[in-house]
Amino acid sequence: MSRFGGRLREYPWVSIDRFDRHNLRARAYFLSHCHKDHMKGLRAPALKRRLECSLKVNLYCSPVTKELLLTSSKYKFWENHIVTLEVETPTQISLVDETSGEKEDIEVTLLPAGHCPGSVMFLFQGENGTVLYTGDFRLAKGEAARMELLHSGTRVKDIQSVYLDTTFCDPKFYHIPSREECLNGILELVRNWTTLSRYHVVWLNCKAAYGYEYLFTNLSEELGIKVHVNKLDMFKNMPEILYHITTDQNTQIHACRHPRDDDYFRGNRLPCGMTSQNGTPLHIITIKPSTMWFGERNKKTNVIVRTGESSYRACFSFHSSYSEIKDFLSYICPVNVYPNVLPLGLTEDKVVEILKPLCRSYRRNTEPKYKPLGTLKRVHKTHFSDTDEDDLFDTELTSVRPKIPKQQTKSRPFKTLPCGNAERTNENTESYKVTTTYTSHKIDFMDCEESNDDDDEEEEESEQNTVEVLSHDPDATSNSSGKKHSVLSSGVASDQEESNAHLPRWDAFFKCNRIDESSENEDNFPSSAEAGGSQSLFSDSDGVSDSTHISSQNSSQSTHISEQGSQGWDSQMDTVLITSQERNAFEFSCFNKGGSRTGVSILHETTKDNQAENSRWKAMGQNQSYAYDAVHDLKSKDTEEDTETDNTQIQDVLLEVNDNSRTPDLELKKDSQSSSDFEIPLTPDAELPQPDKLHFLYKKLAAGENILNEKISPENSFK
DNA sequence: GCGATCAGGT
DNA sequence: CACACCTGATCGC
Repeated sequence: MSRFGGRLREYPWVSIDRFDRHNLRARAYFLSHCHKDHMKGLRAPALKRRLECSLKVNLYCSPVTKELLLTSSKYKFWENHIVTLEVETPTQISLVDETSGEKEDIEVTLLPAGHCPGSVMFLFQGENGTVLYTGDFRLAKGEAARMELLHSGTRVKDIQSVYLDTTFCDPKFYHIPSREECLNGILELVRNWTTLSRYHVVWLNCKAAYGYEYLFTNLSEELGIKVHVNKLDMFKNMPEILYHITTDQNTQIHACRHPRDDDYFRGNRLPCGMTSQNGTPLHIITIKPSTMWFGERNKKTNVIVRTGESSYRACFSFHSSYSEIKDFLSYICPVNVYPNVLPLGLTEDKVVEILKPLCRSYRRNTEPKYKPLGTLKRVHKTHFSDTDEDDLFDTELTSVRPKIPKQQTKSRPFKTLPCGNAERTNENTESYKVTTTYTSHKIDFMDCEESNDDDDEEEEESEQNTVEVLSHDPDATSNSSGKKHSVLSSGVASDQEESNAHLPRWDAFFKCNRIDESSENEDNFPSSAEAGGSQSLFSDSDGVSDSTHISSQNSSQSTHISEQGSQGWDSQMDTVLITSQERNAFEFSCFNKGGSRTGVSILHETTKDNQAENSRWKAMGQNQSYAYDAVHDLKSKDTEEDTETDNTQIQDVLLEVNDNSRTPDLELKKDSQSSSDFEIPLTPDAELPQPDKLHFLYKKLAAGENILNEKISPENSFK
């Protein structure tokens, strides 16, 4: 829980995530996300009174956060005082003291935080230096390196202070399986169960909080089963979520809640009251998402633990692990760091003691020496992680930091095509070459890294190769694109979506995340995908072996699943879904991978809208999976979605789809196409810009305009 | 009656 | 395990 008081030392006129006490006098308010512990005082009468007699006091947040906030009538009084900021769009704000007229300007940039829908970090730049407030965040390793706006040119910005989410800043939380791994584990468990019969249902025992949405949307996409929830009006303007949830209890996946839902469950009853269907009793299992962590040397990374006859715990975390935090901070390398949270049992001093070595004062003397040979591979000298840095840098810090996949250092994705000069900040040749790789590339390298730099893992070697090979398989590409296309053409564009073109959207972020997350794996922790059949997704906490119903299936299937998982990644590679019609959608999704703002997007006229979209997604920490469209399509054909109807058909098709593109990550596919740091990738979905188009872009660039501003609405891109 | 705080629960 | 949140009791305004 956040213990941040609301104010930055450097900019005391703004209040962030706290709205009581001294914050009542702030000149501007910022809300990083819509969790209650970050909204203290937000609806207090004192603040409400102040708003009533002020024209100038605003609350700044992401569009999604605004949407979620205003869904509750308790916060309606904020309506005229909320200013939404697009993610990754630096904005100048004047902080005016209404009594004295005193004024101070500050530039703020929202960066995706990956914590829950709409969640962002705030980057403030002003006369007292550059300060980053992370709010709550879950960012995989290397994600900071991919945030263009944390950089100027090829360097990381000079950041004075970071106010950091230190929820898991304790070595015991060293590793938390990636979102991708967790999602896959849950997906297979749910799949195994729900395919037994239509009376086999799953209850996801989720706490009342935003942050599970990507779980719901992905399960729904993958399995063609909507998720039953108590309320969905907060998502009324987010069709990508709305589509996958329902208030119709007649479905096989439930995330509904009841004050005494455990009692309900014990009575073989879902929280919504369902206990049978057509007179046939339901077979219910519960899955409780909860954070699981693993020590540095612990290689066990089961993301599903069986806790009883029909109950499971599944790994799920809204917050970055210890190693992710350290990766993040060491990349930023600020002068100061201030913990927003005290992990249980730790004091502030202790946390600072852990973090200080990653800050500048400690590093000055140990700055790695640059080795010229590494030039082509490096973008940010300031970022030194171990592994491949070792060939390029000497650093004494290596030993104290967790391994970071190679790719992430290469992952600054900004330039991907010959038009890279369109990119605003990274303009030198060096960075250009470096950034020819896509973000997800790191996956390959990570695997490679893992098998290389540490003793234990060998399985992963194949990954990289597979990616390469598959990514260049044109047949696969066209195949799946056909499938994908049909999907794209029918499903998504609901009335709502059309009418809410400018409203918060969800599509892309998770795609981004998936990649990012899988990249986060450390040498000791191969992702489930990487691990192939060698690792079971399940563990049996009771020591009860996989028995009876799920078990036999599980034991056989989980292995299979794992393999599928790994092959899935591979085979996904060959599923490069590109047709001209889909191109926009595709690049949209790719774009959203965290490799956003690239030459690719520019070439393709990815617009600021798309970017904003992307950013919003990122801001939400949510993702949508590739299969989304497929399911979408199927479901829409199925129209009114009688979940009672036999899902077989859907499942069959889904399986087909999944077989070809099991791993959702479009970007991965895309990434896989750029196979070398030294080559300009031939992006399959890229087209050469027409001369007039180029001319236009150059002109805009020369004029200093934002070339990402052209309008192609994401909605259109889905049609 | 309302909000803030705490304890206890999921 | 933690998290985010809810409920209920108590206190003060």
